[in-house]
Amino acid sequence: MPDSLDLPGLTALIARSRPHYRTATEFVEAAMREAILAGTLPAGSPLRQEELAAAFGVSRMPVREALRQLEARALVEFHPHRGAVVAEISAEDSADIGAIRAALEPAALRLSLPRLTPEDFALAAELIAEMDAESDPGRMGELNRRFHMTLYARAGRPRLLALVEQHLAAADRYLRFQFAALGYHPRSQDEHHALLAACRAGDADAACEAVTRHVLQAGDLLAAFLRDRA
Amino acid sequence: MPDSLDLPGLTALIARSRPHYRTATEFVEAAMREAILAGTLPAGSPLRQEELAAAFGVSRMPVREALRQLEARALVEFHPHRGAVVAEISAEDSADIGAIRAALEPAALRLSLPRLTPEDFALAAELIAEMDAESDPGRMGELNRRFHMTLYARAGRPRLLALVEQHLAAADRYLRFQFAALGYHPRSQDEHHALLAACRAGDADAACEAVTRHVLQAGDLLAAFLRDRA
DNA sequence: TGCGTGGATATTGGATCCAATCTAACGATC
DNA sequence: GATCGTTAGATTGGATCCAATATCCACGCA
Repeated sequence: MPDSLDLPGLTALIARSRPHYRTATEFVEAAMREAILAGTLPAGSPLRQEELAAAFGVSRMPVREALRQLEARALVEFHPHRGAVVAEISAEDSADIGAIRAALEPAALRLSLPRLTPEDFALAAELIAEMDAESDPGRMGELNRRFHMTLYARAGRPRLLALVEQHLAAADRYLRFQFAALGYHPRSQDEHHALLAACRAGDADAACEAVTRHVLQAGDLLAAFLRDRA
Repeated sequence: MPDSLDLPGLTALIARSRPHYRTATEFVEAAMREAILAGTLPAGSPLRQEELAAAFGVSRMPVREALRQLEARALVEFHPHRGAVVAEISAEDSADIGAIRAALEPAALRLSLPRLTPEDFALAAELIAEMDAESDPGRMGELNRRFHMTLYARAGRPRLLALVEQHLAAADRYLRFQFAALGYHPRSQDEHHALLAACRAGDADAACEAVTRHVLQAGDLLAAFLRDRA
C-alpha cells in the first residue's frame, strides 16, 4: 500500500464535479467516497487532513466532516490523534459482507423482477458484453456494479437499493486484486449470463438462487484472496 | 413535535458516560444516537449546534462532526444554512425498512440459531416477560430490540448484526407512537412467544418464517400509523 | 551494541473567529 | 388590508488558531 495518495487521480474529479455541490463538505465526502470505492485510494492509505484539504482547495474542516461521514459508512477508520486511514477489509469482514449481500440482493431482485422492462434486459446484456471487452480492473468494478444494480433498480425501495449498492461496492473494492491475482474470471461471467437468463424468463426463484450463488461465490473468492495475502 | 429539545433527558446520559470516550466527537455521536433511537429527541426536532454544544459542555465542532456521522446513518438531515433536524420517517421509508429487516433478520437468525444456548433462551423469555410488565413506551423499544438481538447474537457476524440493530432501532423509534395510538399490542407478544418457541425447538425454517411475519406485521402497523398521522 | 529515555516535530482534536445566507419582522406601497 | 421589498438578527459553513498527543530520532547508559 502506497505511503502517499494518488492526488492526480483526485484532481480530475475535483475540477469537474465541484460546482454541482452546494457545500464543500458534501462535495468532499462524495469525491472521497467515489475515490475509495473505485480504488483510487487503496485500503490502508493514510488520509492526511492537510494534504486532502490542499488537494480539494478547502480548509481542513470540510475534510474532517467528510471523514467522519465516511467513518460512519465504515469506509475509513479513525485512530485518535493518529489520523484516518482507508478501511481495510479482513477475511472476517468479507464473510460478513457476503452474508449481507446474500440476504439483501435476492430480496431486491424479487421486488424488482416483475417490473423489469426489455430495455433493462438489453442494458444488462450490454454491460455483460462490455465486461468481456474491459481490461482495466477499475472499470470492471463499475460495470459489475451497474449490471447488478440494473437488475435491482425497479424494486422501488431507495434505502434498500442504497444498502445493496454500498455492500456491492465494498466487495468490489477488492475485485481489482482478484482480477490481478486470478486473471480474468470467466466463471463470474457465466454466472452473470445465467442470472440474466433467469430474469428474462421471469423465473424469480431461479434468479434469486442464481444471484445467491453468485454472491457467495464472490465472497469465497474474496476470502481466499485475503487469506493468501496475509 | 416540540420546538426545543429535551436537554434534561440528555444531561443524565452526559455526566454518566462522558469519561468512557476518548474524544468528544465520539462521545457526542454516541449520546445523540442513543437519544434519537430512544426517542428522547423525537423525529423533526431541530438540532441547534450552539444549544447542543452547551448541553454537552463542548464547542460546536464536535457537535458538527457528530451530526455529520448521524447524517451518514440517516438519523438526521441537513438543510444547507438552515441546520439539521432529526430525520422523519415516511410511510415509504417504513416499507423500505420493513423490506430490509425482512431480508436481514431471518438471515441473522439462521446463522445464530444453531449456536444459541439455554441461557440465551432464558434471557429472551425474561425479556418477553419484562415487556409484559413494562408500561413506558421508551423502555419497550429497548426491550424489544434486546429480545431480537439476543436471538441473533450468536451469528458471529458483527457487521450484519450492526446493520440489523440499526434498522431494528429505526423501526422502533416509532414504536412509542404505535404504543400510544394502539394501546398495548398483544399480537406482537404472541409473535414473540411463537418465535422463541420455534427457536427453542431448533426449527430454523419455522423460526425464520415467524420472524419474517413478525417484521412484516410491524412494518404494516408502522405504515398504517404514519398514513393516519398524515 | 542494544535498549530506554527525552525532547523536537508533525498531526490531530478542539475552540474561536469571520463570512455567507436564511428567517423574520417591519414598513412602504398598491 | 394585503403584498412586496428591505433590513436586522440568528445560525450555519468555513477558516484560522491553539493545545494535546503521538511519532521519531538522537543521546546516554548498561
